[in-house]
Amino acid sequence: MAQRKSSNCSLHLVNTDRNCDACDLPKKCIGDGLDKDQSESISKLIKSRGPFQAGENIFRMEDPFKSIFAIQSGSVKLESSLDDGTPLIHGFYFDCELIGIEAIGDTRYQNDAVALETTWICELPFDQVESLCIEIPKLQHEILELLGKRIRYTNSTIVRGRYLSADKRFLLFLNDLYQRKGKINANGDRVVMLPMTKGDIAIHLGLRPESLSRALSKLQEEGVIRNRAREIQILGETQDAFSCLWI
Amino acid sequence: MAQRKSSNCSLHLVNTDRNCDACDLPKKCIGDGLDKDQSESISKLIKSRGPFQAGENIFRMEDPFKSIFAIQSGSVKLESSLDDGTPLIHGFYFDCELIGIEAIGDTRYQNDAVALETTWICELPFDQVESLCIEIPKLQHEILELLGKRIRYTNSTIVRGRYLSADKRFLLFLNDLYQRKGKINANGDRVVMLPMTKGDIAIHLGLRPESLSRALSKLQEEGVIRNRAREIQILGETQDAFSCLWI
DNA sequence: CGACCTGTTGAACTCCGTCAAGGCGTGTGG
DNA sequence: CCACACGCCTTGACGGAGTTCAACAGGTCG
Repeated sequence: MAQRKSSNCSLHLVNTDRNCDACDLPKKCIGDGLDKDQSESISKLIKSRGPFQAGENIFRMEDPFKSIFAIQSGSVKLESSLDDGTPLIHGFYFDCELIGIEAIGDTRYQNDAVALETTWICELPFDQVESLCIEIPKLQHEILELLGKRIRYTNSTIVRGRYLSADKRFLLFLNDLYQRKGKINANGDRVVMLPMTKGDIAIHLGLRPESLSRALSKLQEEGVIRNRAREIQILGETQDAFSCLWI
Repeated sequence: MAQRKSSNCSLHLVNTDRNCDACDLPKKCIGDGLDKDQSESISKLIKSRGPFQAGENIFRMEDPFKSIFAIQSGSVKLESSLDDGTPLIHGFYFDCELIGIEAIGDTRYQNDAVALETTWICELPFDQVESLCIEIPKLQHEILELLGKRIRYTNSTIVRGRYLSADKRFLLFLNDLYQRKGKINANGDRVVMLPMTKGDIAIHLGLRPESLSRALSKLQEEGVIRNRAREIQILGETQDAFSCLWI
């Protein structure tokens, strides 16, 4: 499970530090491993924002891109829509992850960022981050790394998921979610809490809500998961549940 | 059509400079708009590689990530495979576009880069690019912009494409290809040459070759395209062909 | 020439989307 | 407190788009 003393809790790191909720120093979300002066330079840039209530926008598509945002606590979905209004959900992001980076190099954000629950955010004005990168090569490297990770993340989820059936697609999603957000509860069960609706998950996976619902029922019948309202429990050995993904 | 005097021919720019084949200065692919000294600094990093023949690898998944590559001429596909061997094609890249950037921040490349025809490449050792970014903030900005564009490109093609039928998915692909590589031939026809097989296109679109073939036949019947062996001709007004994508 | 690769076409099947109905939990108002 | 509405999820039946399997056409290259 999560290594609580992980030295890095940046986006999509598998063993993210779950203590981040409690971490008073936002620097842990970015710029970790820097010396004191450098960390302070970053801290000076940060503007704390929140709380955002469920359904509130952190930024909108139309907004000019100025900042990237580190989620301090809570969870966020990035959504947009096709020209005919069909909703798209590009991803779900949790504490110690960065959003807004997909707009880097553009004038506007590409999607709406909507809080899924009460959420606190750190705003990082990107032009200042860029300037600081010149002074702190390590920070430049970290930002480049984050962007690279985001590209790879899309490739390993969306691109890969296209070739999978509905239930495997969900398992791929669940596997990722478990790595980032999974917990072992009081009974020793491996569970993932879902701050988003199943409808949102369906959209994100490119499925209809009915199709996802059927996939979940099927996986429950097969004894792979237990499908609760806002929680998925992973039955058997974790590697069993996800084994079909790595045949 | 292509603006031949375009000041920028970096990845996914809509009006890419088609003269790049003939451009003797690789700097046009990256670091454009820099002063003479800065351009020279970049030129010093570049190692020219090639020619790669069709089917030859420019890099492989297992290779340690050291460099990004600018395509000087020719075309390249990025491919990997699922654990069961199912092939995935992440994209096709042409002259003046960058490959390998999806590995930034990782130790290895994420996919194989395979030449589709005789191809010349400029290799840019990435640690040196990173160092140079510290000295040339404009270059840092350009690299960040390129990475951001790559994320957005995936969102606007793969993610969007998931919600489209086979024929519309192909039209979305064709529209992109026409922007990047389209030409008007001697007869005044709008055509796109295809360096890749239709099988490769199908894989890239998440379809079976048979399904793509049927979609192409259907689009030809409807008078939208003319489906040739290694060339697609766009019939009617260009906006007609692609209008269904922007309803 | 025949082997091979690529692309096309046909027929049967499968999975997911669509439409429709209903269940469940929550919140609101009488 | 119950009635009701509402959002979210589930289930069923049906249809359609894409897959699968198979056969074959056309081009290229030995």
